[in-house]
Amino acid sequence: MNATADRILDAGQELIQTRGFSAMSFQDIASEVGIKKPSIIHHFPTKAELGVAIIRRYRDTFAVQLREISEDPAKSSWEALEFYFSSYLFFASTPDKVCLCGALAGEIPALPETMRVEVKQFMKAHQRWLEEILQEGAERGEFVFIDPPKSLSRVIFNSLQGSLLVRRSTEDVSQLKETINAMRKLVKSEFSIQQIR
Amino acid sequence: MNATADRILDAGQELIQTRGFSAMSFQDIASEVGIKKPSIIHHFPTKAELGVAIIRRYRDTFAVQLREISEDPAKSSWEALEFYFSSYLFFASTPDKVCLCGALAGEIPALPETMRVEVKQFMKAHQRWLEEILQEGAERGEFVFIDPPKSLSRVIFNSLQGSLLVRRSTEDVSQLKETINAMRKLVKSEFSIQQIR
DNA sequence: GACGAACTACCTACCGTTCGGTAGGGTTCA
DNA sequence: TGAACCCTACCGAACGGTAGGTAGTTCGTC
Repeated sequence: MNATADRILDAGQELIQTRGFSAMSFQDIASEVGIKKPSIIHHFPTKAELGVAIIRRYRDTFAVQLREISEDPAKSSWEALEFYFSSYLFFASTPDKVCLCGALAGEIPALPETMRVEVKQFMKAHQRWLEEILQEGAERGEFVFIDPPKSLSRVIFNSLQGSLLVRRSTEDVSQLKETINAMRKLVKSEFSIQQIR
Repeated sequence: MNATADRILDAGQELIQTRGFSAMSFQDIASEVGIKKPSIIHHFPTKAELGVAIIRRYRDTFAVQLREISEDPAKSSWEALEFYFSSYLFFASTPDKVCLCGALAGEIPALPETMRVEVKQFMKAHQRWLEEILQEGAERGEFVFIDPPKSLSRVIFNSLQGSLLVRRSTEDVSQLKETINAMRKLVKSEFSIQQIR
């Protein structure tokens, strides 16, 4: 993977995150990178292959970060969870960035099958990672919750993704922070008990 | 608004909810309705105007339902909230239907400004409606929560929207139900207290 | 009741543009 | 010398949208 190919992926990812896959064209990317359209196709023969490459790089980068966190024995489960939240807060600090796979979720049926597989794997991976963190945190006594970790992990993931997407329309940055607070409450119900009484 | 125009809106809405606005063409709608492309344009001169008409009809239909519920003095706040949840559960009962505005959220920057305004109003309206239900329920003692109703209403709306979108990729219907359960817990924290102890 | 004006609904044919993608040639560099 | 890279020039198809015209209905006026 050379420098130009990386810049193509960068520009493509940016365009998917802002405009969506269908509304993004080879020409858009070429203009952004400063090369001609056929040069894009030289690196990525079809739009579907380009899409897959963009998702896969995004997914792998994220996966490495998640693994580093969860394999660090010094890190508490709380710290791991807060790290995960922080990656969403980064998006919220930009004007209209959303998670790549969240952006693609709106047009799933229009995507090539190969891309759908990648998106699905991304979401499954994140939910599974969250599930492990929750499971571990519960065993350590850091978290207190009733539902199966699997269920709670999905709720957290879905809520974060939804908040990112909605925020872009309502132009209200605080929405994501509120959702994160609510998720903190869900994984540690004791906290809310102290608040109520 | 005549019958053909309505069928155009029906087909257009369906296509946005499945493929997205950018990936939907006049030709797609024409084929679905059984008329020719220029006839679509006869009713809706530009794609942007068609998009606005689709969102506005969707928004207004929803608004009427919400108003009916909240203005019925016999309905408890719980019933109103459950009614709102049920409209999302309907989506989940279909293979890949999502909320129209949720589908559009992924491609907001690519939409014409006139459509963006409509999407934003939809989301604001839903959050405001939820806020009123929460406020009322809290005053009646039906709900018990700490955060401002405004914050909680956004969390609920965002989480529901996110769950609808993610569900389509993971092909797992139960995800929305889990989110709804989590939201029930958030509006009535007492419930979780009894469960824990 | 008859008739023409005006209007709605829909059509065929076509506009310029952009789409994803192809063919083939020139340059760089190991 | 040959592979990697990027280019110009092009393709057929599809895009949003326009032009011009044809049925059929409505409606005011004689």
